[in-house]
Amino acid sequence: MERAPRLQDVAAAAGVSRQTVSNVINSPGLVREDTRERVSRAIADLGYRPHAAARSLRTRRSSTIAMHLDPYAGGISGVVLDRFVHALTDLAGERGMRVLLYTGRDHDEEIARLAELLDGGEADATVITGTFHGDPRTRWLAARRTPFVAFGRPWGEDDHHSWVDVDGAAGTRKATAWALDAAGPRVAFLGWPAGSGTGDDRELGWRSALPSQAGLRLVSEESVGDARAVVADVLASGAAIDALVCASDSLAIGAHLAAVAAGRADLPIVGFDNTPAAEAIGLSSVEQLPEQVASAALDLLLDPSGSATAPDGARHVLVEPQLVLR
Amino acid sequence: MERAPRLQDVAAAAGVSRQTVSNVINSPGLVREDTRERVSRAIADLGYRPHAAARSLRTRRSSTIAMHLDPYAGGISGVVLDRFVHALTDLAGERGMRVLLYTGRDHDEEIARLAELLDGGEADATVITGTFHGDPRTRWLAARRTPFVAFGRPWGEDDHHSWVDVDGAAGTRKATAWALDAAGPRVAFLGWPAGSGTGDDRELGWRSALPSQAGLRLVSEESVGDARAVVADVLASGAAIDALVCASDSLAIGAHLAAVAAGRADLPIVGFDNTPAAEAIGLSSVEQLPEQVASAALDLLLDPSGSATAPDGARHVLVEPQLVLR
DNA sequence: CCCGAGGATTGGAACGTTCCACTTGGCGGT
DNA sequence: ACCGCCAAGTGGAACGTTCCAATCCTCGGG
Repeated sequence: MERAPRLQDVAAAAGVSRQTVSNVINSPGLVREDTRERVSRAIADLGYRPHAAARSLRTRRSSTIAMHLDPYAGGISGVVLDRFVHALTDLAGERGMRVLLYTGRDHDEEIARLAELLDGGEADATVITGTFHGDPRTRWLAARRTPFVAFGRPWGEDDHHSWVDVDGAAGTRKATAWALDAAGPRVAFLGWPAGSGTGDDRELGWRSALPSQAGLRLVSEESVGDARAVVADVLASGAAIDALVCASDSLAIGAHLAAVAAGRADLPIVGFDNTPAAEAIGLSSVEQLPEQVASAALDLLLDPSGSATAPDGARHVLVEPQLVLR
Repeated sequence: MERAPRLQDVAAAAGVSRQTVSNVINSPGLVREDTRERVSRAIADLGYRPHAAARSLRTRRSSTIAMHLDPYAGGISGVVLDRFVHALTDLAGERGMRVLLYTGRDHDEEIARLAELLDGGEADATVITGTFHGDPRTRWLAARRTPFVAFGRPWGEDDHHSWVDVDGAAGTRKATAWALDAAGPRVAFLGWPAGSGTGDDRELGWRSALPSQAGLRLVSEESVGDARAVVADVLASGAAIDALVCASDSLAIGAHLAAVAAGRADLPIVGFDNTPAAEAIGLSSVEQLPEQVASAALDLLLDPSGSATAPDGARHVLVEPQLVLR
């Protein structure tokens, strides 16, 4: 087994200096056409691959994005994040970036782990998810001047950083508009208790699509069982409902089960997240398009040259979700 | 903003040489008690963090495990892999290893991407999933002598590498035994067309648990709709079934929908994978315990010293799944 | 024919760590 | 008193790349 070829070996084979080979790889524009071709051929012949650690040591850049992986929630969600991670890895790869994972049971541990990665030069940017008002992570990252972008709005005034999010209100608005058209005027909403930014946003979309700006609003915890009980009660009480828009697929599934049990299997129900579970049961749902979120996140994170950019200008992107009818 | 402290700075602060500080970090046993404490204090005071690239350049090790991320299948599965990745990242972190993701649309592209990472020294081991008989990846990896472990059996005689898998047969055996006991002797099986290692394995478990080694076997593609149709037909034909064991949660959900529609909502059905969808609907399922798989995979991949080990001895682990009743 | 400008190329130095061969100091045995 | 041994610690060299300042070459203008 031979030692792996180095820049020096390529240089010797092509009859040029180390630096010229380096230029062919990193700044082809500086090298004359014929030289460039000769060097390229030598690279291919020898099967040369740059050594990432040596490059990283010299340039002080790792071309790596650190991404926190949430503990498995056990709930019905997670698919959105899953697709987001996949798309992020794929698109980052196309831009010459890698995605490195890390975990942490709570935000403090998450920060500690991330600090290791950043200080050790293993990552030079990060993507965080599930931000909330007063999130310690965003403050910490901004203070360090580490390039980062959040998947999720800060839900407060402190949005002094870049983020990408899905326009939940637009999603429920679309769902409600469809329900009004297809089923009738009495479109109810099944959401979570007030106070969560995401939930309030999704409720807002429903309300704004109603002609009267008022309608029946049901509340349930994020659980199939609870949602089922709530909807069963309402249906038993004889309330007149033409359709139901829900804040999540879990809620939608609970509602669906209640509707079937009450002999109203035909009640139009729209969920949120377009999880495989909703697909399996045949429920309509609002699709978050995580691939678009990932693409936008990279646009905010990387400057045109391809390297991670300091978080000077806080920029935002709202991705418009899509209604999937079944 | 100060420059980050180097080994040299710590050495000066503690009044020792670079190498001694290095030893405190990497081989504490070589350093005398009092010296070690003095150096440790200096490290803490200065907030020193080793620079990963420099270490990696010198040692020729990256302490990084590359993991391929499958394209989002769109199906109901994926959760198992999701939990596996999370557990792998978590446990690897405890052993001083990182997990780096990569993608590839097909096996050739997957190999090409992996070659970049390995040749560039960005990763020194890998975990692959979804192996099959004659898989080009295992051959390639073995030829390179890259440490790796597969999540999934090779399903052939060519198992000259380490792997971890879930004992599907044991899972369906447990499910069948429970059904025989709780419902009655006529336990049917709903599986995929013969020929897939995983599917045949799961069928085997069911068959081996039946007293007569024979029973009603239904076949469906991996889709809720198809499964529903198949089961609806069988129920309409008046076949006597006491319970149904399925090769996946998708199939189980289809079966469940058919059973409810046929007025047999009480028919005991057991799925496989214990996905959130099964949980949401309240179906029993066989749980794969991906955390245990991840733990076993790391045991096979890393030698006791914590560094990735060459794939000399091919070792295997079969994790026994767990029946979750609902 | 010489000069200056700028494109193309070069080679020494540096990034921060660990390897390796070496020195120092203390201790037990002869 | 000397030797050999081992634990503890040292400092030069090397890992493979890019930065940087300097040199070489080519060509057009005076």
